[in-house]
Amino acid sequence: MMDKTFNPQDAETRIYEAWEQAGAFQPIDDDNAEAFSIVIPPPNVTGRLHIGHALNNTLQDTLVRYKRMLGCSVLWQPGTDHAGIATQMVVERQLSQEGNISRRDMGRDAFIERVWKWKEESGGAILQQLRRLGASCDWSRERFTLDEGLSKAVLKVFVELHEQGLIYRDKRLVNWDPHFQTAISDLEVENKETQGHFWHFAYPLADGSGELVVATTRPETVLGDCAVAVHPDDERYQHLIGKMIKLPIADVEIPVVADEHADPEQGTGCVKITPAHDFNDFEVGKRNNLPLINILDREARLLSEDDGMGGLARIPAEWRGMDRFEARKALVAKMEELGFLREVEDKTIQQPYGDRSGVVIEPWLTDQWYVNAGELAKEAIAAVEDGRTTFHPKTWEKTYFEWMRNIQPWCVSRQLWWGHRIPAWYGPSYQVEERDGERHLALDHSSPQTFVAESFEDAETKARAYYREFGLEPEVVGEFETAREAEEANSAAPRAVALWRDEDVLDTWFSSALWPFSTLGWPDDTPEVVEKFYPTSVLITAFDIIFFWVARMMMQGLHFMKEAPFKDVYIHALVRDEKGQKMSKSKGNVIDPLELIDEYGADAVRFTLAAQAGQGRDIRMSKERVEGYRNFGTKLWNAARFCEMNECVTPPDFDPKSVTNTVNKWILSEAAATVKAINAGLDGFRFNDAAAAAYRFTWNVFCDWHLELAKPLLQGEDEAAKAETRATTAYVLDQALKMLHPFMPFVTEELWQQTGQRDTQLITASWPQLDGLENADATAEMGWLIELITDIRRLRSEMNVPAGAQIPLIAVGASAETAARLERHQALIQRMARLADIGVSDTVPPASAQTVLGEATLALPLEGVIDFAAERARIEKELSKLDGEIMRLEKKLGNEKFVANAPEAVVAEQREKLDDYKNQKTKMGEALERLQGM
RNA sequence: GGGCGGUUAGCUCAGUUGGGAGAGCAUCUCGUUUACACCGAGAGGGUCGGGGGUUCGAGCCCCUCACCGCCCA
Repeated sequence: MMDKTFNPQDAETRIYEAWEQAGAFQPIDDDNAEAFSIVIPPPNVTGRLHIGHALNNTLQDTLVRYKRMLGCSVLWQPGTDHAGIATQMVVERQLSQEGNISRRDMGRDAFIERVWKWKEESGGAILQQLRRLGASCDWSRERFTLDEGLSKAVLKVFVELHEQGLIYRDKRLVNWDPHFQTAISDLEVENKETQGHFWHFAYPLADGSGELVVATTRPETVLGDCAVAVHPDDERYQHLIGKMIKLPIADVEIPVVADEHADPEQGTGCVKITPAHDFNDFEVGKRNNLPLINILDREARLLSEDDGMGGLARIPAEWRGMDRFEARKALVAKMEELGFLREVEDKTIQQPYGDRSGVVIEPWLTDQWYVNAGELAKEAIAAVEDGRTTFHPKTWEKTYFEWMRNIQPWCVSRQLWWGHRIPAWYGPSYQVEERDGERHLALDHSSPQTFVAESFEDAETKARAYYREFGLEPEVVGEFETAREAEEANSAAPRAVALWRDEDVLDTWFSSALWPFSTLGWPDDTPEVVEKFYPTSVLITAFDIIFFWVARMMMQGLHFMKEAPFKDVYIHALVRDEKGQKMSKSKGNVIDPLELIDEYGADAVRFTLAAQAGQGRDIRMSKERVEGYRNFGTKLWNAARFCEMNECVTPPDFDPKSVTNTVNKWILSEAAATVKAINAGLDGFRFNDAAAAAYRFTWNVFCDWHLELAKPLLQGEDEAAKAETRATTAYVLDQALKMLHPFMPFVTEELWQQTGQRDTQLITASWPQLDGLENADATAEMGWLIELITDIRRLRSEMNVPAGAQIPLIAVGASAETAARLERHQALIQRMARLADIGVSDTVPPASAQTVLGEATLALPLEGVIDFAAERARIEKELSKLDGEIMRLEKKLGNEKFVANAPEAVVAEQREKLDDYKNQKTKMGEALERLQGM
């Protein structure tokens, strides 16, 4: 005897291990099997499973299990990414908690060793957590972005893009995070509304002829001003264009320039231009040939050392090294003291913050490596335009296009240690000098020569070739960590050339962009694996990662593999709390999926997520909902328990097409229709539709009706009917387990094992194929039966007939077919409607409650029980409803234009309905008449 | 300021070529009939945000307004 409920805690681990041991997660080795592959969006190696991961992976697993059962050779490729900043943060925090020395004191090699140690010990915990969810990834192929193979792919891609001119070094403004002291992507910058000020400063004209007033939200940048701009059409300031201004404090002269960036409506219409500290001003500076004057160091303090750009001289000696926010106060105070402060306005400003560090981001001028994303984007845009890749829902393509068409150069270097070190080496350049009429060659370390190569050996070869051009064969030594070390080595050995390696690492997303093919082994490994599983079938991810990841995979995949990395991209929603708030630690409204799994089981959590995964909407998560789907699992469990108690088993030679009993034909037909609906749902990424179809079939069709209808057959005397019903019921239960498996893998697998001798686990069993079992006749007859039973139950309830009372039913005006159906299903009807007897008559017995089903009037004689007034009121209400419907339809059908324009089928349907309502109205009218005076 | 999405039953949401408004939860009534009270039977509840238009016909298509949310500047 089975337990009364499923116990997830006991079963889940056991079942999961059994699947893994059986090798069920690995693709089947069959060349005829269609390949189906998904790469997991690699979670950060520092990550912990949150509800968004749970949704994302539930959907992937659902699809993967479905395709696996369909017989595809399925690869779900798992792994993690190295999460440059996040991981470095974790380990640095650990170091400081342990009271250890900082990363910089520790040195690069020791620190990286320490991070690897952390990774081995506690990295990738999220992958263990995914197992709790039931994720059927092929763990034997797990990858990490810093793996040897993936690193090799990164090197190859970097070097090739460099050779093609698509990666280059440039000096531009970047988003600089002064806390981590690295460049970050503009996608990692969060703009937040902040209460700030608008300071109005007067700038005197150099010729003493007056002043103009500029306003700024960042007064400290005054020291870096290189011009004041006015709009070229602004008549107020025409006479100022070309004049010089004496910049207060910095004590330099800067010009007034004409540039359209100046907005005549904004403030005074004069705007200060600080090209080295503002993205817009940088562009203005380029247009007007302004110098770039930097005033901040890497920690966002006012310069204390000369950076070669001339900013230091502008900074008063006592301010050098001052923090940027202190500098702001100091500057404002000084301007006020000098009499240049005209006004302070409160102003709401958009302030950029680093999403990891939380500090204000500083636009800062640095040398960085850039990918020419604009070039790579062309093909990535085309691939979506021409449908090689399709987004679901399609509306996300707009977002993709919008970003792709306005894409900026992608800064890929990061001033971190944890990551793929940039494969670029530098050596001194040779400068040819003409001196005393002779050619002299000199080593120049300040403008080094760059050698990009996959290895130091290759870089060395390139270096030799470079120096050979000058007719020299110096000894090349290296690789040094920094330019300074190399220069020292060089001066110690003047005949040698020392190379040093770029200190920076690549943006983590640079390696993530290669994920769909680097994980498959590219550029090495077995080509058949790459060919079989690339391009991948579908990518499932959340919208907030379209720019970061999807777009970049498209670019790199198309460039290096010549094919888009996935045919379909399914974008799912964000999971919010039950009030619709975004979950966050600071709000304390985070729902931990692991706690939910502990409490309700993984199946319930998965089903909740899948059932709510409607396209284009956020999901609200609440415990009540999970509980409801846990109950659904219990319902299924008890249906199986019922089958066990009634000895339902499917004989080996059972042929569902051969069943004869209407009840059995019907449930098979319903099952077949459900499989179709689930297929359509999953094929179209409508997970909620698929889940709803499976849910409804299991609970509202199989349990509510089939099992109840089967009871009299299973407990009756007709041995043939009993055997057929047992076989059919067991068979349909099996189909239900299969249909539900992608959504609820654990409970279905457990039931599969407990309810029969199986030659395979459910995870690798075949997906239901029930074509040909649809049966319109059985559907019609059972539809009638269900309506009949429901009608009688409603009458009983409305007439307050005691639940236990057995009363007779008289059918009046029944057709031969109805009479035959009544007789055929008499036992069923009596049992389910709690009837004493069923009779057919020409006349309605007195004191009956009545209703109409088709051509027949159903009468329940309720002598002594019936409340005539209540029954009359009930029928009158029915009649008025019918009148409403009839009026509506008559009006519609009376409209010539409708009859002329609407499709024939629609018109015919309306006529049928009208006839039906009229018939009901007649019958109900007669019923009412019979009650008059009683 | 630009773009995208949303507004349907008390709550959360489905509603795919425009043709009788649905589900789950909640509420109310009844019920322990040997699968299941994590259950069963039944009921109530919506001018589909407002306005206008197209159409024989609009929750669905178009315009407009209001409110909410997200992304980008």
